[in-house]
Amino acid sequence: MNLLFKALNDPIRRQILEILKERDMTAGDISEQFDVGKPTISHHLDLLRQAHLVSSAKDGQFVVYTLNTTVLDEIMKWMLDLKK
Amino acid sequence: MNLLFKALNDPIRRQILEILKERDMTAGDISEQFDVGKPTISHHLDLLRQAHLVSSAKDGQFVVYTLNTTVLDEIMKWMLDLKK
DNA sequence: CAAACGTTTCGATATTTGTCAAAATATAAA
DNA sequence: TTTATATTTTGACAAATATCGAAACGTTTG
Repeated sequence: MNLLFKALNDPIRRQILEILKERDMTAGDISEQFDVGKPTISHHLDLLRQAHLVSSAKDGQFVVYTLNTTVLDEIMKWMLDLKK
Repeated sequence: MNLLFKALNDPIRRQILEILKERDMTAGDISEQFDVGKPTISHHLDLLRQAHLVSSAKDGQFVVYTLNTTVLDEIMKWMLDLKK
């Protein structure tokens, strides 16, 4: 829950999720979509992976990232409970 | 959206929301539920108010806080869109 | 006035974000 | 195999931001 909210508390990380919704992408492809360096994107991807919001699979020399939305159910359940 | 995720990215603030779900409370009542000082709670309440997650009304010398869950719809809509 | 309630300001500490350079890892060519 | 090239991660570091408590402040009540 903590890691989940922390991962979502950043515009770049949320945008990465929106991009990955369209199609799986490599770390390099993702970093090209933003005006920040590759090490920064790598760090963001690490936080998203810790929260299980993305999964990564090595494909040759590339690392392909995939969106994983099942963990969002936990947050939505918490919010619905707040709404009684 | 930014303020919303920032406000939710803290265990104490999320717990305040859960407490306010049961009943409206004054700032003093809320701070008694936690092992942190009143200034800290006041700051947390300010962030929750900026995100429109709570509203405050002055009643004499007290300030009564009320939960407001309508803004959660925005996040839930965003999440549902990610889930396609 | 004096006491209670809540906020604001200030300063110390901790966390986060971003950049740069260097290090792994993988592929292709000589 | 050795060399070169491309992709990605890791480390050290500075700057920006967040957290929290102590003291001071303004309001309201008795």
